[in-house]
Amino acid sequence: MQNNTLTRRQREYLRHRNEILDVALRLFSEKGYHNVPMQEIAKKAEFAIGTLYKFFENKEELYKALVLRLAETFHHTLTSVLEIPSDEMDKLRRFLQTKGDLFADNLPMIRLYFTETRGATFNIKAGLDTQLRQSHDEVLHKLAEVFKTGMRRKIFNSAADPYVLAVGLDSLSNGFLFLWLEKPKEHPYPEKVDMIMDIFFSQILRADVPKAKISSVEPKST
Amino acid sequence: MQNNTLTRRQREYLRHRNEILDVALRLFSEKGYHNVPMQEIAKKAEFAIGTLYKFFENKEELYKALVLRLAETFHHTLTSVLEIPSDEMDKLRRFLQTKGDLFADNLPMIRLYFTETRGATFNIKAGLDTQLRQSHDEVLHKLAEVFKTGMRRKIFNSAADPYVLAVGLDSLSNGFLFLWLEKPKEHPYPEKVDMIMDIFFSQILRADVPKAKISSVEPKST
Amino acid sequence: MQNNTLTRRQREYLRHRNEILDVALRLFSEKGYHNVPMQEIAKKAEFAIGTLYKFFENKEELYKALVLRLAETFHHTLTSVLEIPSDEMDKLRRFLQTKGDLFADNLPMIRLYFTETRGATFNIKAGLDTQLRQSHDEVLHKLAEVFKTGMRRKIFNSAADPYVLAVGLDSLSNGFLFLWLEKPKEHPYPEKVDMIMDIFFSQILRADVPKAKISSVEPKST
Amino acid sequence: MQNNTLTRRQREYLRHRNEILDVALRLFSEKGYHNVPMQEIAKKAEFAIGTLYKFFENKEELYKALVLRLAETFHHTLTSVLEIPSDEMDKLRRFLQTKGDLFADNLPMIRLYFTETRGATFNIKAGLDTQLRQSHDEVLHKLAEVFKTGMRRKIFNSAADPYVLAVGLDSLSNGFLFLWLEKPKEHPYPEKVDMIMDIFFSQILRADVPKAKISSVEPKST
DNA sequence: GATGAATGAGTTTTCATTCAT
DNA sequence: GATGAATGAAAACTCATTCAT
Repeated sequence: MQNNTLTRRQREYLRHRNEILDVALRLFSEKGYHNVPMQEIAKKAEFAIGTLYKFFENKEELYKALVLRLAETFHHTLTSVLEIPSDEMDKLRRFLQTKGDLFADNLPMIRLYFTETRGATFNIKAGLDTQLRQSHDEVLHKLAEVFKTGMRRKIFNSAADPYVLAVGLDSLSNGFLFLWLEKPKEHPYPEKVDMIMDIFFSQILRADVPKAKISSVEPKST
Repeated sequence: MQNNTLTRRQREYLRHRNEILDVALRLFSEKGYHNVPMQEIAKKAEFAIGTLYKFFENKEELYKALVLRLAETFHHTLTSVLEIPSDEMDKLRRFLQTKGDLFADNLPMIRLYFTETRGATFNIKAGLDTQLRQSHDEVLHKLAEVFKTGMRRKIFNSAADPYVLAVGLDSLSNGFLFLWLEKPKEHPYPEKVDMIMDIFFSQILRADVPKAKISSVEPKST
Repeated sequence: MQNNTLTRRQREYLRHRNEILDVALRLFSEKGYHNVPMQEIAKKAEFAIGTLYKFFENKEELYKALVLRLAETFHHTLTSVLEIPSDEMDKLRRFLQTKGDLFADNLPMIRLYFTETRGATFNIKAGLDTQLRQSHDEVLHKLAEVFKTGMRRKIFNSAADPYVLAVGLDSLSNGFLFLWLEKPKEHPYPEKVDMIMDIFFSQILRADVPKAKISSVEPKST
Repeated sequence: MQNNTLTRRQREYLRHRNEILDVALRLFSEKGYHNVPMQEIAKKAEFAIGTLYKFFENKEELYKALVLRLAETFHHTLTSVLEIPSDEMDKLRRFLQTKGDLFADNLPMIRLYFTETRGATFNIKAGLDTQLRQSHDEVLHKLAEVFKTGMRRKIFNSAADPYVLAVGLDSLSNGFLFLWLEKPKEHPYPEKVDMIMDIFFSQILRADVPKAKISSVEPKST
């Protein structure tokens, strides 16, 4: 065959496969996995039901393929952003902005991503959740890398675990993304990016903030 | 009978109802709503299937009752904590700690709570999500109240919207709670409470931190 | 005890039994046997479900008791009317009128009566249909008797089988009763009694009987 | 494919649909709608339960399809008979005979027809009863038309409302059809057709029409 | 006698999956 | 390869009946 190129057959195959995945994504994210019959996916994708089973062994495989494709998009986009060479602060800000863009562009996708990353509604067999978590974790590590470099470059205070900082920044942005979701007019995320940076950085940036008040801990009431 | 107390009948009724809810909670959080047949709940709760339908009109009502009971616990506990009179900083810290306790005590419950608050897997009809969101929002407002008082008392910098700060703190803690969930040994949440306070407060607390670097924004790439 | 009288207990018992039957009649005739749960009868009759089973061994027995009570009412009322001593023509006219009154007074009852006399929807076990048919047949024979007497008295032409004539008159009236049911304003049954007599009698009456007799209508007893 | 004909697929579809309807008719008329589980229809029709639901959305739709098919047969056959050009008296007699034939040919169908037209046992939703009534009413109007023409042609006395006469004749025949149903040996309906005509016509026919015409019977077309 | 909570067999309906065309 | 009619296991839900109080 053509070396390293796909035959027409193969290209068609992939196109069809992606068409099915697109329809499935939309439906799953709108109604949830269990509320979408294969019949509906087939009809909406304009394939016969039997054809779907040519592409995916069963409903769960279709689902897995879908979620993995999503994870890859997320992973790829966010990772790329962090690899664009620039100032650490810029990287982080751009990371936050890119998450916002991903949200805006892929709302259905997002719901699914979070549901399956966090939730327990659908017990994904065979470690799909593990794969997702891992993909997410890789992004976090990439983010931690930025903090680490920043510390080495003395931009950031090196007291804290970079990975923990990554988790903090990521979850802070999640909070405002969901706020955006719920109250889009009142709390547009793009405007919150600065806020997040504000909240996050004064402490981490080197400065002479009196720490006494902040960290005094009384015994926990369990 | 007992004045202003429940009759034995009523007490039995409530006990049975709660037994069913407990079993359902366990099963739903383990396997997800759609993967738990009513028959299984019935069997595990040691009631006949028909009896379940005496207590809850249908499966969805059972589910709603369950989630609402959970939401109430959350709402009540977190609200109470914020009402204990004390220093604003203490209130916030205690809030974070209490969330941790709730997580630890009600893990199955949590998964369900987050799945249904955030996710889209199971489209809850008739505004259950609205109720949940509202309940969550009330806690956030209560939290915002603390920030507001702190601002009035000049402890906190009053530049920011208190509600937004509440969202920020809450989501930051969520991030570390989930981290705890995933890597309990490496990242125990209780120890992260200080970290959260650290990250969160240097900026908000009045101080003479140079802000220039933080907030410089380049044009957003939409 | 009071001889030949019922004790209070017994009177109460019968009163309750009839209350249940009344409620059941209404519900069955409105919705049909299979669409009325025992629970509903119990609630509407203001008895506990268990109490119903004290009165009737099971749902079918309740149903049978009901239908038999109806049949008796029908049978008794129509038979009585035919026994009031008078002219044959008067008897027949009064029979037709009485059927109309029974219809007007007991519409739900009627539907049930006809359904179970004619229909096949609910396979009544143990010959309830036979009993009903028989009861109906007895009325028809009583009616036939009138024709027979009239023939003997030379008022009616004796060519035809009196029983067949009874069937004819009865079914003719049924037709107009149903017409009344469907179009009460346009086709009130009471006004159709003469019509029925008209249609029915010119042939059967001996040619020399004055037609005046046929159509003379006495004031209707509403 | 075959021009203006059905494809094999379509023909198979209709054949299967009719097979299901036939089985359902038999079972419903034998035991009544509520006493026939879908499973039984499926098994007797030699289809899987799911297949039934491909043809009919639910049990009630299956039932409706069935009753409507019956009503159409009735409507079509009786209407056709009344359109065969001939003497009014012949038309009416042939109408009565045809009803007898329909009864004889479709006894199970009949029971169902009458049960659901008249009874209240099964509360047919969404105007099936209205459709049935209307279909029946159309036949009655067609029959009334015959009376009207006969009046114009001075064969019938024009004193009465033709529609009312139609109702009368129809219900009279119903009475004898049911008599036949109950006592087939003693009271065969075909022999009653003359009786019905006898009863019905002496009054309606103008006095000067030779009575001979009334009872002359041509050979029945079975 | 009266009660009504509890029962569970039986019903309708859905939907993932197969396979002959 | 593609099709979609057919399958039937499994789920939600109903309701006649029982029985401990």
